[in-house]
Amino acid sequence: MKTVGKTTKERILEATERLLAEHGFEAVTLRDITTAAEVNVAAVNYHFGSKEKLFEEIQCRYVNPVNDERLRMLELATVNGRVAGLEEILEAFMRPFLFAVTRSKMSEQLFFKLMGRCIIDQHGDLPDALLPPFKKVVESFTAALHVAEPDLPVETVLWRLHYTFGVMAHTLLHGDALRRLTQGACGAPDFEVQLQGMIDFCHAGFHAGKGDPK
Amino acid sequence: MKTVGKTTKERILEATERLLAEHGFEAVTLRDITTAAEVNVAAVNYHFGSKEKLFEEIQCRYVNPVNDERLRMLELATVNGRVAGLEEILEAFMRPFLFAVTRSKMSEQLFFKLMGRCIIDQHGDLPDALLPPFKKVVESFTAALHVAEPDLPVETVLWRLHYTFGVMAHTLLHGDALRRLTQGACGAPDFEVQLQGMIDFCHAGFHAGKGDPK
DNA sequence: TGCCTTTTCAAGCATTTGATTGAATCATTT
DNA sequence: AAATGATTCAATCAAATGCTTGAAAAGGCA
Repeated sequence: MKTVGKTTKERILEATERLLAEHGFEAVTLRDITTAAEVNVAAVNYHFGSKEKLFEEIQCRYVNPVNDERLRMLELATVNGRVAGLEEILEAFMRPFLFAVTRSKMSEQLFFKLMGRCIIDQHGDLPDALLPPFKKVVESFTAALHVAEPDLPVETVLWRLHYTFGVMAHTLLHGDALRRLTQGACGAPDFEVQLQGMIDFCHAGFHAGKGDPK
Repeated sequence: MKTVGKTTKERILEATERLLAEHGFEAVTLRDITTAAEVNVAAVNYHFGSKEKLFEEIQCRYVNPVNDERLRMLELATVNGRVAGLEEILEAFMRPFLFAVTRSKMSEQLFFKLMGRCIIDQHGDLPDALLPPFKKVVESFTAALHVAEPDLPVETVLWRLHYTFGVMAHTLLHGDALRRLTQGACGAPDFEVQLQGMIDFCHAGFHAGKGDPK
């Protein structure tokens, strides 16, 4: 049982990812996991040490790559001292989620929910391995935004980045709820289109106050 | 013990509101509540029937008034067939939270967190007493927005209202986290100012695509 | 094959969970 | 005061929780 079938560890990871996406970090129990993964109850503790460490591993597995890719894209946009445009910066902030989905074997929909959970359930209480990269992202993007929009006070930049976070997190986690609520009136979600919609909204939002946009 | 001191029921409600705001709907246990409220474990079931019913009562207590006030403000803005402006509509959508805070004895900060929890923890799984009013709000505001911005496809209006939801929910729930993360760099939050900041951002966001806002 | 390590498993552990019980206490009315 | 109904309380329940155990099974290598 080496190449054929899936490792116990893999089975646990995949089941947990799905359960976390569907029900959130507070609601998933050890037995939910082992039942879904069809492994013994002891397997989680044997392979990961504890339930919490398993959760941390899943978060690191996907959130850190997203933050890395954000910084990479931002750096690419500001190479050689070039001033990155607002839209570029926002794209560097949001697109990495689209990129990271390929690392998992989940559906886009479920993966985005998992990312939304990571942002919202864990906000303000990030595991040690996630906090420093996250702070770096906030710092770098705040700085870049400040260069791109020198007229905006730093305070305003911070709040608007916060709003952007809200748009993104809510869409990741509850994008499907809108479709359910409106009974499909807001159509099939091409995620590329969805991303552009969020960027457009936040881009315009960042320019608020710069004369009547009408 | 009628007029002096607080009823057991009140003590439970107040403790639960605070705990829900701080830790979310999934994390608060019956014993957390009865310990904080300094009442017997059986009191919750005696006065509310069950833990879940207590949670529902708290949600109805505050969320329904907010939705009512939203509809009232929207109606006021469209009285006699007048076309409400985008900004008015957004204000009718968001200001009611500021209004509802007076109903509770919590601090603004804590009350907003509670509202954020109601939106985010419970999204997509609202209790029966909350779903119909909520649907009415989404319908009415979508309709009003469509009148205010007839150029925008309904699909776009729905998504941008969804984004607005995200901005609001994230700020209600995690507005304090931003202050913590930036070590106070984004200043003391006058909530009136905060509200205007969100309205400005979303207002501009709704106008995205209407020519370069620069 | 025999030996050793790694992995799996059923059973069980202590604790916590939401909820219930019946007796005791309190409040109100007669 | 007596009677009645509402409330509080300690004790307890069954179920669920995260985690551990020691033995069995599987895998790797001489």
